[in-house]
This record gives sequence, C-alpha cells and structure tokens, in this order.
Amino acid sequence: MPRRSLSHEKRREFLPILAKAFAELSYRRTTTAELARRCDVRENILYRLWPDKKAMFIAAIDYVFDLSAKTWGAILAECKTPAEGASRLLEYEARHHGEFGHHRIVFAGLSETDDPEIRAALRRMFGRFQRFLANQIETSRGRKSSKSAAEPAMIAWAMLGLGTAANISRELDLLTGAQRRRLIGQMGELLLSHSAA
Amino acid sequence: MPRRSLSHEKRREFLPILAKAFAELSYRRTTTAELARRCDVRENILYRLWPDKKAMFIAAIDYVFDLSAKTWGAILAECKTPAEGASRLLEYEARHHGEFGHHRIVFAGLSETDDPEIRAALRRMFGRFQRFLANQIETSRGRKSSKSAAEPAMIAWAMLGLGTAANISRELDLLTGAQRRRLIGQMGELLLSHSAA
DNA sequence: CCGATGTGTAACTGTTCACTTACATTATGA
DNA sequence: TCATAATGTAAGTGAACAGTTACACATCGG
Repeated sequence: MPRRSLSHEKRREFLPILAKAFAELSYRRTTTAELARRCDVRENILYRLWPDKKAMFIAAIDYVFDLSAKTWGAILAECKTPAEGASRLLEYEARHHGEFGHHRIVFAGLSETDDPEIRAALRRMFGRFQRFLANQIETSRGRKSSKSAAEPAMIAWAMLGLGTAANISRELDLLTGAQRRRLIGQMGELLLSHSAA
Repeated sequence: MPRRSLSHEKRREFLPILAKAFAELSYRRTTTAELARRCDVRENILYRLWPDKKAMFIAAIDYVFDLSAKTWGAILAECKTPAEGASRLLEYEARHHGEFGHHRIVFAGLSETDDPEIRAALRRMFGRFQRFLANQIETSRGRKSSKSAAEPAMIAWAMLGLGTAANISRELDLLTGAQRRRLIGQMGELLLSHSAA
C-alpha cells in the first residue's frame, strides 16, 4: 500500500476556498471550472474529493456553520453568566454580522431547496442555530421567568430574522453599517429583555 | 396600420404564470422553454413581450410587490385607526404569509444580486415594504410617543425580518403553521407595543 | 383586395457546463 | 527495486439552455 492519501487534508485546505466562491457567485454561477481555478488544481481533482458539485456546496454550508459555532462558543466561554453571554453575542453579531459574506451561501441555498440534500443541509443549519439561541435564552433568564415571558424558541426565531434582515439590508445597501448595528443591537435587546420579563 | 397590438394584455395575462414558475423553480432552473410551455406559447413569443429572461424575472418581482401592496392597502382601507390597521395587518400576515410561495421569488433574487438590474428591483421592493411599514408604525403611535420609543424604521426592518424568518421556517418545515402564526403574532405584537412605549 | 403588420409554428445555433476518460508521473511499502 | 495506488495533466463529451431565424398565416386600414 504505497503513498497514503492526503484527501482529508486537501478537503480541509480547499473548503474555505469553495465557501468563498459559492458566497461570491451563488450556486448556479459557480462553475466547477472556476472552483478548480481558485483551488489551483484541475477539475477532476475536485471530483476525487467530492462526488459532485452539490456535495461541494453542502460541504461549504456545513463549513460556514461550524465556523460560526466555533466563534460563538469562544465568546460564550469568556462570559460568566448566560445573560452576559447573550448580550455579548448580540453585540458581536451587531458588529460583525455578514462580514465574511457567508450569508450569501444561505441565500444561494434557499433558492435550491427543491433539492432534498441541500434542503436537509439548510434545515440542519437553521435548526442548530435556532436551538443554540433558544438554549442561551432559556438559561439566561433566571428562575424568575414569569408567565408573561415569551417562548425562547420564538425569540430565537425572531433573532434569526433580525440577523437575516440585517444581511438583506447590507446586501442591498439599504442600511449603513451604523444603522445595521442599531437594528441588531436595539431590537435584539428588546427581544431579549422580554424573554426575561 | 392594421391589427392593433395585444402585447399589453398578453403581458398581464402571462405575468402570474411567470411569477408562479419562478417561485417554484427559482431563477436559474426556470428555463425559457418551461416558461413558454406553462404559458402555452412558443419561446419566441415571450421574447417579443420581454427583451430577455432577466426582464421576465424582474417583471415577476414587481408583480409580487404590487400584489402584496394591493392586499395590504385593502386591509388598511377597512380600518378606522392606524393602530387597528397595524394589528390587522399583522394578523393577516401571521395567517397568510408565504401562502402563495412568492417569498421564493425573493430568495431566488437574493442569490442573483450580482446582477445590477435584479439587485435594483429587489432594492426597490424591500425599500417600499420597509417604508410602508415604517409609515404605518409612525402614524399608528399616538402623539404620546416617548423618548424611549424605538425608531419606526428599525421596527419596520425587524418586522421584515420576522416575516423572512417565518418564510424560512416554512420553507424548511421547521415550524408548524400554528407556530409560525405565534411567531409573527406574538413577536410582532411585542415589537409594535414598544413602538408606542 | 392589397399590403403592412401582428401573431403563430418549427427548427436551429453557439455556448456553457457538469462530469469523464485516457494517460503520465510520483511516492511508498514490501 | 518494483508493483501499486495516489496524484497530476489534458482533452473531450453530451446535454441543457438562452436567444434567433425563417416562414406561414391572420387581421385590419386604406
């Protein structure tokens, strides 16, 4: 058995490049030729690492989630109370949301939901994000959560909507950076405050 | 000068069909052949009514906005006070949001924002929706708006985000119909109540 | 009834693109 | 050192698709 495979390493090496390409060009306009060019290899080499273009796209979706989850986890690790974590997270998002253009991968995916595998990948991603947020909200509200407090799940969805609105407004140049920060900061605060009401 | 043109009528006749096709298939996967098939004509006939496929898509975007604006206007016309209008609107959206699948046209457009014309069409659409909502919020809060009240523009964006989150959760089957109604209803109420705080 | 123009049919074209095949080269374990 | 499998190069294939062209027919004003 000669020459052990470097496939795993190569996959990891190429993943950020794929993600960037899909973010910049969306799914359909990203040609496999372009992907190969950016990775500085031939097309068939990519086809040895992934079965087809769709698999490359799904790998990019998962990569984006993993990256976000890692960042969020790091922020939370630095915080003492869950409540502090929630507002630190919000502040971070208000400042950096959409910075890497990764939300464009989500937009691209959302127009390919007819494909069951892409759909499943997005489901996984949104589901995880939503659960992550809901958990954070749940644990950050003290024991004193009254009956009037809204469900964490709903608040989590509203927060996801807030982030998406921020991304759309950025994508279409409808809000300035400062306005987007106010949007996420103020509205997020509003939602959070009511989660503990 | 024989035989006056029926182009205008034809365009209006085909528009809902185009919109439906783009909503179901997204932009790239909607072929001009498929559009022609659904309209029960040949391709070149569509090309006499619109210069190219992109123009057909943009026409569909505008059509979707016009349709929504008309519905919203009708609801508002039935209401006495702006405040009643706001909550009726919310209730209506909670119940019917995304019903026609038109949000999928927006998703499709959001992955084609590299094209300046498509981008402009989306900008127009989101801008109008946001202004519509902001206006409604502005006029619905009484004279008694305190300093602590959030900016209508931000609340309007948050509402758009809420609608988008609802659409995503519907698209990916992550929330049931009842849950989506609660999401828009409760969270929308929350945002609105603070607009008048 | 004639000629101009609108409407319809049918076939075609040139390109783009996902994916493949054939073959050369290189590194490794036995 | 040699068989073996990984890695790389280059060219190609077949299908899909946006947009076009050529031509037949219908309808109307003059």
